[in-house]
Amino acid sequence: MKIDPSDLRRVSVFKEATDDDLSLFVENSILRMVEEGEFFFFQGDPAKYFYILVSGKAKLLQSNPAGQQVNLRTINEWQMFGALGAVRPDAIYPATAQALEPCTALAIESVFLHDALQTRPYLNFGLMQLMTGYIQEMQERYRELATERVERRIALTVLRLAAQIGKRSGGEETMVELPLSRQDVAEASGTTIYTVSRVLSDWERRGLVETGRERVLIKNPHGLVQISEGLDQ
Amino acid sequence: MKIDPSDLRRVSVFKEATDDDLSLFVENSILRMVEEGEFFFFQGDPAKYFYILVSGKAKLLQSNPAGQQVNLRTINEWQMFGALGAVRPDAIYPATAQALEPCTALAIESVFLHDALQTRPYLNFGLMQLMTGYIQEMQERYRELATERVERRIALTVLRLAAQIGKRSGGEETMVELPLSRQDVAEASGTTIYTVSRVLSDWERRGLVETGRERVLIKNPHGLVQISEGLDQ
DNA sequence: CGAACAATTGATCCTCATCAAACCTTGTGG
DNA sequence: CCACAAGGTTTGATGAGGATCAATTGTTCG
Repeated sequence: MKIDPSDLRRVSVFKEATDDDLSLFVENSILRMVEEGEFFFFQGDPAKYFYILVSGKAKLLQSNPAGQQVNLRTINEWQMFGALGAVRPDAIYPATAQALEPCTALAIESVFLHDALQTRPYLNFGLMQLMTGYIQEMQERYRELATERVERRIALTVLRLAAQIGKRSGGEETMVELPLSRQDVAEASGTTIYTVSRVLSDWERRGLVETGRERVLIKNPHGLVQISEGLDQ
Repeated sequence: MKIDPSDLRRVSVFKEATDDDLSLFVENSILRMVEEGEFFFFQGDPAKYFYILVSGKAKLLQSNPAGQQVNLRTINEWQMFGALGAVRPDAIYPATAQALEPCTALAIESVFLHDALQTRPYLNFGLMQLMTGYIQEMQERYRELATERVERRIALTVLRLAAQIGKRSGGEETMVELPLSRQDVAEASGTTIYTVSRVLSDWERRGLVETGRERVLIKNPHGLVQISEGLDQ
């Protein structure tokens, strides 16, 4: 499999890159395949590479000392991850990256990006925009976890995941398909698989979603938005 | 009151700035005084200025639609805040900034920083380091909120706040003084004033802290670390 | 001294985690 | 192609951890 450098322009940070720059990045990359459930890197490892997901879906997660996990971010095609290491040369990954499906990704040395940042202002801005986005998302999710009830949090989480990795499904409807297990949703919303299962079953009874093994199909996004805002019932 | 430009070097982003740059920033700044409890800006306002706190302490908070608040960050002297607006010209503040004590701060137009970033690589790196720090802190706090019990979370919060805004107190001891109400601690740890009060009273009985009105004195930081790691009892 | 506000403490209740057991789906090997 | 294993999902029963409420006490400041 060969990567066309111009494909890299689908990565937000490279939107305004020159053709030469794109080629340079591709030439300095390694293509890595990762099986479903396997890992790109672990929390605590030296952040030697950053990645650009070419195909598949992945998640960033963090574990506490007892081994409980939370999902910090879900990664779709043409998104960068593991790039915080480009800022400090001695950085370690603050999270673990795991494939949700069979994945292929470009791995590029962090120092390469670090050096490129010195001479290419557009990269700085792109990376900062990405970072401000993460900061805002994490702040929102933190507030939600601190102040909202589970059902709302699950609704907010499912809607967010739909926007990030959802596949439009079934005709011109606004139905969105998510390849996520109850476990994944629980880790992303800060609850347990039992509660996620109960809530999804309830939503299914009300015709909002359709569920299956490692699958959630959103049939009525607007209904979920109402739940997330506490406007239902 | 007059600001000596070289004082700005205490701001992490300006650590490696030239004297000329520092003077330029000071010349383009306005000195704002904000009374205790008053606000620098509100969540949702256009992010026209960013701030450098010169004296006092402040906090960044976010409210949900019902008005419940969470504390996102606590700000000490010579820290920047409200700077996310420098990345996107049309940004709005994602959080509200409120003074915990009487404060003075330099207000500088976001576009000024935005323009300066174009020509001064050291600013880009400084700002990115700051941002990666926030991202990592928010990720950690999110995980803690999702997986840890209240007492541990309060211990982690108090220790973090001590590192960020604590004043060393009482001789050469490792005692640290925090000018925070139960409300502040509750908002920072995602719980209620009642629970914070109960936990602090318990710690006081055990000789770990001393409490007062809008005041927490940490007498035994190591004991709190043990609690935060679940090693007590 | 009194008003305003912060903190404490007890009683109660509710949401959600936990546990256990059964059920369903998918893939594999005989 | 069926049977079975493995692992995901559902559902009920139970209980605990904290939130909530209410009343009191303590502190600060005009």
